[in-house]
Amino acid sequence: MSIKNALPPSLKLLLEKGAAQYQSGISVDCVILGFHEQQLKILLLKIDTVNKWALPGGFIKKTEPIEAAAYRVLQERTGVVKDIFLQQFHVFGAPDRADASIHQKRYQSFGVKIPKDNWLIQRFITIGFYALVDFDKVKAQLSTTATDCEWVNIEQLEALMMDHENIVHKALETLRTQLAYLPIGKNLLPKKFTMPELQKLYETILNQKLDRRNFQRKLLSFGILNRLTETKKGGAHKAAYLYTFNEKRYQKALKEGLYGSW
Amino acid sequence: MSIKNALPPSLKLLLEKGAAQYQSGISVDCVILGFHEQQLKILLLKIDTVNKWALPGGFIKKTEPIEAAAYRVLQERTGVVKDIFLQQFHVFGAPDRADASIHQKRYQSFGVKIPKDNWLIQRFITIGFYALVDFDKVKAQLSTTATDCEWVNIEQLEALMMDHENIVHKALETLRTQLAYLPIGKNLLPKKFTMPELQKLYETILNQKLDRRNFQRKLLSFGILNRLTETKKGGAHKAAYLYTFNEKRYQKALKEGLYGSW
DNA sequence: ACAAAAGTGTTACTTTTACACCCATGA
DNA sequence: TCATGGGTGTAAAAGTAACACTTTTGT
Repeated sequence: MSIKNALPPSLKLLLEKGAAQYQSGISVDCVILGFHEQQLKILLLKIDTVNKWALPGGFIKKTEPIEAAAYRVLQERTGVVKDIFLQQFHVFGAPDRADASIHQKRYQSFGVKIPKDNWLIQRFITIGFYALVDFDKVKAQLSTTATDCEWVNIEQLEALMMDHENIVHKALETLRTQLAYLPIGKNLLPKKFTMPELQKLYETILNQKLDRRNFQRKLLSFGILNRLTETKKGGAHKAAYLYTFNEKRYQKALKEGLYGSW
Repeated sequence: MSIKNALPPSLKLLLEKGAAQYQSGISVDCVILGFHEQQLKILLLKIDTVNKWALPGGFIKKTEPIEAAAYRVLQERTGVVKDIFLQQFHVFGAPDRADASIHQKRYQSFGVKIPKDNWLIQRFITIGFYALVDFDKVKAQLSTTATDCEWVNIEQLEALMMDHENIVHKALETLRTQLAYLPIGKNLLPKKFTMPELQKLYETILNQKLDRRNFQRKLLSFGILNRLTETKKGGAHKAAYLYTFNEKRYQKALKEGLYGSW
């Protein structure tokens, strides 16, 4: 037999007080996206008991708005508090989507068996949120149920827990169809960025090459960018101009949608 | 004192067995849309105890997919089984959105007081679905909690219960932004329809006039319509050609989105 | 015969696409 | 000095917008 550690207080509380504290049978899961080294990344937790990756998720307190629950999950995992774009995108409610054995394994690793009538052992409907955050601002934080918290390249998703792969795909699909209305530039990039960086972001999300000249013309035509006099030094070649978003115009333009073909 | 009728069995069951049968604290509400006499209509229930209109809604059985619950609600209210477009669009989860007094009034009208610890008296998070149905196929059906079930002109919404007005507006907003991907023609119109009818539908949803010639050219260019040799007689003037959708091409075109400006 | 709605084509304008050369920087 | 990526403009093509007259039908 393996040596069991004591059950952490937070897990004990969840088991005993969860039903009183949280809405029953409903959770939130967050698809947290960042952009780094020309790649879209997703923040995932490694669940050692099942040896799979999972989306950061949590429960909804009885008096808490659902957005607040998602925001809480996001903060706990990333430490980021500002410039977050967070939006619900779909509810996942297949009757068999929850897998109680995952909870069981977690508690078993501390020598505890969850009673069958405990609130954790039931169907859970989850509300999917996606978040766009500045990669550089994130300090990934472990949760009590995870052994690792990492940015994973979106192209290289390994085995995810339960239906989380499905949730990720739905998030990306939503991201693509809503692109024209989303502040991806502002939230996925640092404050100052270059035109090529912005283009790479769009290319990555759309998964296609774009013409540099046409891309620049279109973006500038929206009138949402300020070109700075500074340039980005340190690149191996000609220095690119830095830009910032014109906040007011950006928000206004997004309401209409950044139309046109990419 | 008013004379009380006996509590209907369905309401008694809901109170006593609801907690065992349904997911706790979660519901579905349906924004059911139809098109008639050049107007977008929404199917609403009149709740006499509060004298307000309400969206048809229901609970989710413990082993039922959430879409099935919405579909069940839709069928119970409309009798329609075929050619339905039904899709979730948003979750409404403000902690104070549910109003237990509405249930209380309903049961009070039968002389019954709901105990404070009953499952009905709690926060409810609701999943909003919208449905596009053929107005002519619908036979509006009363529910046990309503005294009237009617198509209401979308422009003339009166006082709605709880946050239902908000839900309707969010549905319409979603309808507009997703227009290019939605089979509004197929699901909101009868099988055979005229070009002016289709145009009126788009004009109504977009809330703007469109040029007849440009509209026709664009729609035909998608290659999703079959013109029939029949014409629509009985109109007071020149008979319009009837069209049907080319199912295969329509579905395929929708995946790409019916692009272009209207 | 007239009023009302349906059918149809062309032109100007706007947007999108395609494409090539020079420039700055670090190695 | 050279390799690499960044900056810039123009012309052809496609798509969109604007617009008027004729035809059919019922009254």
